[in-house]
Amino acid sequence: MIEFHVDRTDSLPAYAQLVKQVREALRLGLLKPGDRLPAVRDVVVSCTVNANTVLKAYRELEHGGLVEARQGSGTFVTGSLGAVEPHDMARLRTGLARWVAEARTAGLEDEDVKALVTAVLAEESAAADRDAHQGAARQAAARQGAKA
Amino acid sequence: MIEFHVDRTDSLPAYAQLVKQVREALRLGLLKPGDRLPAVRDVVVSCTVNANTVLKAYRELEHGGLVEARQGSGTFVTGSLGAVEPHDMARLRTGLARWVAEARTAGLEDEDVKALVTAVLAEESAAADRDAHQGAARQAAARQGAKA
DNA sequence: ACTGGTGTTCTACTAGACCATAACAATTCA
DNA sequence: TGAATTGTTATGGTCTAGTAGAACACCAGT
Repeated sequence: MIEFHVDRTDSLPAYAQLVKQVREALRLGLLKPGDRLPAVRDVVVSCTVNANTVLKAYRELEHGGLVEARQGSGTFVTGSLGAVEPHDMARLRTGLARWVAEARTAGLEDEDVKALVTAVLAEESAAADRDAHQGAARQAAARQGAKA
Repeated sequence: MIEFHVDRTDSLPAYAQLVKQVREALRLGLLKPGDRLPAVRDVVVSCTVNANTVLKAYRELEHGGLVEARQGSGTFVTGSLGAVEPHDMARLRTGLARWVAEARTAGLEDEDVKALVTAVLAEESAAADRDAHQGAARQAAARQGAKA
């Protein structure tokens, strides 16, 4: 059973933090189909948030096909982001750890690392991104009628 | 001269995005002391935001001692964040890009990549704390203080 | 059928972010 | 000196996301 934690000082809204935690848990294999998420009221108490806030998070997850809410029983994991083989995940993890160690040797702090990651991701997506992405770009794509 | 871009769909407020971009540019060596930031009015036009919004960002940076605003001339970088050799930075960048490509192949999204990075960083610092825990827990605290 | 757990809906409040506008102040340079 | 460019302050308003409280709806075990 996943345990949520909400940081109110974070600029990320509470509901989004919950969503993020579930997604990460799924990706890392800490949650899998069949598992039950904490009851709405439990999260309300443990994280000191409103039921609507929790619900908003669960709804977003449900809308994404990751969980399924069953009234009277609870909210259960149905989907999986574990499209990543545990083996691949392990390989990626060690590979990243090695790179991080190298970065540390060069004198990079945590924030430096994150900044670099962000930059590389942005650069990569900017290069590989010709059409449909998300947000405003979607409208431009719709106008062109291009969708793979 | 740094070029700003603001994503209104992002949950992060516009002014915070500007701050973040400057900080990251500083860390990556794209900005260095003496460089000038775009004029407030320029950002107003290029990012379609209000002058107050830009000001809020510049003020926050100034408050952090990273830039200095000179009325009549502009806003200039005064501080620095990461002093990494350009050569090392380039090497790390390509290494990371290679790893990211591998992660993409395995099916990871941007957020998943970031999550994994965060996890590895946390795991690594946790390991370092365990080492330092042998007799001197205060060093761990000092390390965390240095991060902030 | 009762009961206690569960998800759900409705309505409304609030704080923060944002914008529009305008005027003001300091610096630079012709 | 005067014009242009820059940052700064101030006012006042709008909008939206996030959140809250209370009541409702459904299900399973007893």
